[in-house]
Amino acid sequence: MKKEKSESILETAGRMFARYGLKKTSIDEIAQLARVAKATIYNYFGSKDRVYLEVLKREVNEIIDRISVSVVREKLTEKKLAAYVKARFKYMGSALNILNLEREGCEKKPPEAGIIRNELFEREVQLIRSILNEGMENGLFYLNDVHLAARAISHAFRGFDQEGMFQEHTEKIDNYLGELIRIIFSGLRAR
Amino acid sequence: MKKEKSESILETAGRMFARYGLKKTSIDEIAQLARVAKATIYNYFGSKDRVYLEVLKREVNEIIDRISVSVVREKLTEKKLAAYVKARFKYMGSALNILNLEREGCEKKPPEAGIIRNELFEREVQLIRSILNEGMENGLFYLNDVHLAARAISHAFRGFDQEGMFQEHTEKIDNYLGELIRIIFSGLRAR
DNA sequence: TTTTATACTAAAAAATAATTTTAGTATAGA
DNA sequence: TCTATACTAAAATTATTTTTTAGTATAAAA
Repeated sequence: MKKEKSESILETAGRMFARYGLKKTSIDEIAQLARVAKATIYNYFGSKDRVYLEVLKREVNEIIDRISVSVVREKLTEKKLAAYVKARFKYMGSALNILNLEREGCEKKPPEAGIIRNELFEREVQLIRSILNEGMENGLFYLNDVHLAARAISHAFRGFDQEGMFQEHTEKIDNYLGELIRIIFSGLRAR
Repeated sequence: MKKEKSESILETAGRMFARYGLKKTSIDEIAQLARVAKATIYNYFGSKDRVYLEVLKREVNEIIDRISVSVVREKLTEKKLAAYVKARFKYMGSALNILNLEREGCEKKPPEAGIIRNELFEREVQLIRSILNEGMENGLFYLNDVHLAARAISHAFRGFDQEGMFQEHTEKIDNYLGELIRIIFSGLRAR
């Protein structure tokens, strides 16, 4: 009961933020479309900003979860990193709120939004780090500083998030990402 | 004579665009500060947008030139890539117009601005490609597809351009970049 | 208790109108 | 070739009014 209400609120809020942006979506509209009284929204979340942040948080969690699933599905460590990259690009690209709003938006968002965005990055680092650690444990990888490497690699992958990227031909990007993975695995050095 | 005029115009225009943005800089002000008649600016450049694009173009050339110098200065191919990354971060970070305007700006810029930005990227790719080719020729590197690799690596470096990056402690970023270079050279794989 | 429907207010946004700046042109003279 | 000046139509800015909206309160219903 209780869960269904807040679920419904966040769901419709998410859809509307994605479509019309934060500012152009009113609490009254959300209440109407979610078939909930306005007061209920304030009972649950207290303010419009907190509704937005909750939506954002859930989206971040969903992205990370989906990427994690794609990674864990692979048995071989060497395939996990490739799976990570592929899933990352796929789910980041279709993430409605964070990207369509955060990227496009010259909108004023609550300051906590930046914190949540950073959380996403940190969790990406965490995921990569776990892959690298696994590789270290089974002797596949060798690294002096796993944490540093994880951060460096995370930053590198962000280079593919840029504006123009997501509408470019997916095939091309797959090529770039594939090549980057290959380089990250084997390096440039001739053996 | 002729050169000095247009030089002076572009120089002051560049400074003002960087400080106040494209929209908040007027041609009249530029003329005044450059000690040039307004009509002269229109004689040389024809429109405000073209003044801006010229400024942008020169800035792109300057960035690439400076990075190139830093790269060419190194004798060893293996040091060239590291020099590239270091110089790239240094000069991109302090690039007045493209970055301070392009990054910050929710300003409407003429569509050609995007083309020039792409040119910068293509020239970065070109530079990296020349380094990789050199490495291939002297047997240091091995790659199936140099061009693809150059593009992939270029994208990866862009991951460090992000908003928050340039005010973070330079030391940290140097660490990340250094680690990334190490990985790109040697790969993750244990030998 | 929890939710709803309604009514309300202060603040923000949107719309409108009045005013000022500014891009771009023309011209006459140095 | 460049300057100084004057000009205009369009855009930007400002000031003002109107509408919308976030957030609260309340009383009744579930």
